[in-house]
Amino acid sequence: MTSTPLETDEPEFVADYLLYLLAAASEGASAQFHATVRSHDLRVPEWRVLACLHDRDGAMITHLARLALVEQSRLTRIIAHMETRGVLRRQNDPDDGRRVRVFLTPEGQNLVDLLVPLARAHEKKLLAQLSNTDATNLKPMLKALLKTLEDPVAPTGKTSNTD
Amino acid sequence: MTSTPLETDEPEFVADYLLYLLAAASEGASAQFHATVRSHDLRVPEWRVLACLHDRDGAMITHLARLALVEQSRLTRIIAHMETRGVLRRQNDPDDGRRVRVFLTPEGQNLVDLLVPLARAHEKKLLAQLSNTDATNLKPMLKALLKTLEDPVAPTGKTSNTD
DNA sequence: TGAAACAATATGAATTTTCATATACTTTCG
DNA sequence: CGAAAGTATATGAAAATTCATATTGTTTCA
Repeated sequence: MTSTPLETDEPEFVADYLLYLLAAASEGASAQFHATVRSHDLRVPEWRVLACLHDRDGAMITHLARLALVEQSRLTRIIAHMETRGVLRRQNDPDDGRRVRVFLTPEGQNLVDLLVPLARAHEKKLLAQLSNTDATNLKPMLKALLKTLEDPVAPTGKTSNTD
Repeated sequence: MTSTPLETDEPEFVADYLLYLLAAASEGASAQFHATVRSHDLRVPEWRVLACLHDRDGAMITHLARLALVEQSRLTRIIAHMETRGVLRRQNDPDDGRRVRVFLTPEGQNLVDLLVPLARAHEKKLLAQLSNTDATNLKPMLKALLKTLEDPVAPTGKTSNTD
């Protein structure tokens, strides 16, 4: 039998491992902007909630949790904290007494109006440092990856994957 | 002056925001494998340490912390815990009394020998769900992004970025 | 109708994580 | 040499996070 020398052990596993690359890229790319976020007295998850409310003001907590990548019980406390601070307010859904809908206050809106453009500018800077092709392909590629993660698995291998 | 209708406000900010895509992709892609990790009684950062030791057995704590994307004081405790469990051992560096070098024990090596192939298989599966071009480009693209994050900023815009 | 199943949010308690700083050792250099 | 500056790790205490579950409200359906 032919030996399988590379199968189990190239020395450099981590540096070429997808999940590591994703985690490192995410952390690294976010680092600077997260500093900006903190300079506005917001923690990262709080900023994420604001960003989500920018898109979906009045969303319910469960929904926000999924969107903002935060666990529900944590989000409940984060929302409480942000309400105290005055950047958002909770409101019971009249149609379903279990639900709590979350809305930006004017002050919250101001924060969003300030930070979203900063986020966009920062993103622009990041992308500008990549080659043109990379800059245009990165986001679509990540979206494609996310898509495969949502979808169950795609029936059988036949269906495509051939570009 | 021509108005700038799209500049400040498309409704969908988050779903097209790079840092969100990166975070979501990282979380999502890791979710399944992290379940595997936990099924072996390891927390995610512990697995990361093992993976790093696979590449760099005998690394010092500070170095491992950077590599494994974990804060140093946390890593110190994680290492302590893993030592108790018997998967690694610490050893003072004879050349520099401040340093602690970390080595896999045989048991730790077994874990690594088990998990690294699982990680590779999982990665393979993930990539298989992408189109061919995406599958071949994703990792290189992430590496390119990481590179730009390490490098200061690249002197002036002239130098290239034109592919 | 009304009990069982379900869904959304909240909360207590344990665990994890961070932050600042202590400790121990090394290097630099006046 | 020996103080000052620097580096690596450890640790206490506060803060954040998770986990399991309670609470409250809604839907289903026998």
